[in-house]
Amino acid sequence: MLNNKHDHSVCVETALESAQKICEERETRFTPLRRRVLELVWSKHEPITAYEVLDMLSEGKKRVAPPTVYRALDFLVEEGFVHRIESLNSFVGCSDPAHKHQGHFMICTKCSNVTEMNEQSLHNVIENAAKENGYSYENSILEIAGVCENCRA
Amino acid sequence: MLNNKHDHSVCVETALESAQKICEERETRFTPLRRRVLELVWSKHEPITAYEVLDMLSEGKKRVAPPTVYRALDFLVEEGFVHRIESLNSFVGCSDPAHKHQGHFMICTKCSNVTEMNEQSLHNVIENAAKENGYSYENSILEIAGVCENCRA
DNA sequence: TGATGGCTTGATATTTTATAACATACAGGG
DNA sequence: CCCTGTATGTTATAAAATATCAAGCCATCA
Ligand SMILES: [Zn+2]
Ligand SMILES: [Zn+2]
Ligand SMILES: [Zn+2]
Ligand SMILES: [Zn+2]
Repeated sequence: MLNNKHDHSVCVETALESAQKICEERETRFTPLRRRVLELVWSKHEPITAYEVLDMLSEGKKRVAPPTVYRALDFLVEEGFVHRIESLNSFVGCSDPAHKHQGHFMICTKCSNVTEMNEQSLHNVIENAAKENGYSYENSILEIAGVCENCRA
Repeated sequence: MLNNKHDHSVCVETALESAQKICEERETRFTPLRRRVLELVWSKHEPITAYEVLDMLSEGKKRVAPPTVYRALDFLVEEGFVHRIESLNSFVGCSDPAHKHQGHFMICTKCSNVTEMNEQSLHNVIENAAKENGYSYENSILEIAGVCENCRA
């Protein structure tokens, strides 16, 4: 994923097809707008802001308004196709949309690439920490900043 | 800390005195404004927004401008007296300002109380996760949403 | 067929959060 | 006192998000 040399169009295609399939299963509506916004979020492996999506979405056509983008993003986040990165006010495509989950991320401070960690063990540790502090667990965000392997090489 | 019955003025006093002492050690300037903003952040155990601080700071006197508050908050966060809660765009007093660290939090979705977790083990797990994913570790945010003991009782 | 109701998108305005840029004040060292 | 660096004041604006109401679309059913 962090390898710059991969054929990224494959990532995008896979994400779109998965989303399509999951929406059919869940009987939710994968409209052209939502599809297009998901495609734009996946246009890179870096987080993208709502307003960047808005600009890209507006290219050529009449400029769309913020609610159009935010509503589509809300849907995609709700369905688990996209995660929001709180520390960056940004969004990134989920690497495992088939299983709804909380996103736990590594963020490279040099190249801005993001790696999603889908480790159950990490999730367990977090959920236990909640219980040990007397809280019921609802959800969590974990965003780790560091420098990725590529950038240190 | 989550116990509503504690004498909160003690929390505030302790926080202000600690900050004063630490600033003397570090030879940084704990100005009246910074002191006042820290006091306001500590006015409750819930996260507080910059604009709430701004409103409280402005009571009576001429209204202060946003940069005044943000600069004071930047200083307090920098010194480790206050943590920023990314998922709420808010700030909360640090429970252990003597040792600079990353804030890891539990946030009650019912009463908005926040509990800071100062567990080294949790920190170690997170730092290891970074290394296992090929990242160097710089810092991290962990914000867990759930319902606190009080609110479930 | 065409009325109905629910969801989706469009459009306008505004709110909330945060920063840029430049001016003034103020403390400490010469 | 003057100089210098830090802190604060002031004005303006940028960036991020939401409230509200209108219009479009589509499936269902009278
Ligand atoms: Zn994911
Ligand atoms: Zn990198
Ligand atoms: Zn702390
Ligand atoms: Zn609670």
